[in-house]
Amino acid sequence: MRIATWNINSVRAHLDRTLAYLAAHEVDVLALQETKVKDAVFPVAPFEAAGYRVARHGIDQWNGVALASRVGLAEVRTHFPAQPPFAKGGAAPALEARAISAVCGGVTVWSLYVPHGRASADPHMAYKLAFLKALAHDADRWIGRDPSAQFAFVGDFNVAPLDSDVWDPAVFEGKTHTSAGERAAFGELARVGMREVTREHIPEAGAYTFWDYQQLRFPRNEGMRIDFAYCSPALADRVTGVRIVREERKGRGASDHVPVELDLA
DNA sequence: ATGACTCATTACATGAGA
Repeated sequence: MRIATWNINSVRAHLDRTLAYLAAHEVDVLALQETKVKDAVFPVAPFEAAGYRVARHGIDQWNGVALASRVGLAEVRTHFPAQPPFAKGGAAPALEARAISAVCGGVTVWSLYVPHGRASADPHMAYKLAFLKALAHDADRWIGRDPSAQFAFVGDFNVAPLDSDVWDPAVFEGKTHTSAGERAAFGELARVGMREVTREHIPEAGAYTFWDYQQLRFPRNEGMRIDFAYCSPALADRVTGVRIVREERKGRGASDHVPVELDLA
């Protein structure tokens, strides 16, 4: 079975590329982030025509996550139990559309869009750290309850865990994505037994998954590695290969992120 | 070899992204 994750940066704006990618890559389960679309307007039909069932979670034009699967789609959930809410612009705290899960081909796949953080002192940063810690909390419970559980947290984690995950660490000093706090929160998942399988299979430096649209970042290969796949121990043992599909950043109409694929035995 | 930001909005400027 092949699972892919992709921050698509609007599923409507990049629908044609998404469908072409699915057709070309024999993907069984595609986890999307930043779909930027409300549920009622999500383009479900084109995915169904391609043989996929869709579960989506979008509240407004921000965030938005989805799963497309051709190996079953059951027990859909639109947040994880400990997921923290965020108080947006003085409004009451509310859960955002940053997580969706379903059981696909016997694996519980979570498509996750971790909050960006915005700036080191911004309330969004505390939200980001709480989000990652809550994820680790739930993973810890699930592994404790059933050590053979097969689940994956895939998506845009918005953390560059190593200095080699960004083209120039100096650029990020005092900002987001590379701080000790963010890296510690990311590492909490490993501490509870989750295994980040993309690093296991692609340890090389410079294996980026994101390049900013601005300042010729892609042609200059000035990117960031921020899309990952944390698997439960039993699932991690089944991973036979991982690929970062760099070609998807080329040309017009590309997302600023590329797909990351996992092959399971 | 990829190219000088892009997306959505009861839009025509703004917020968000990283």
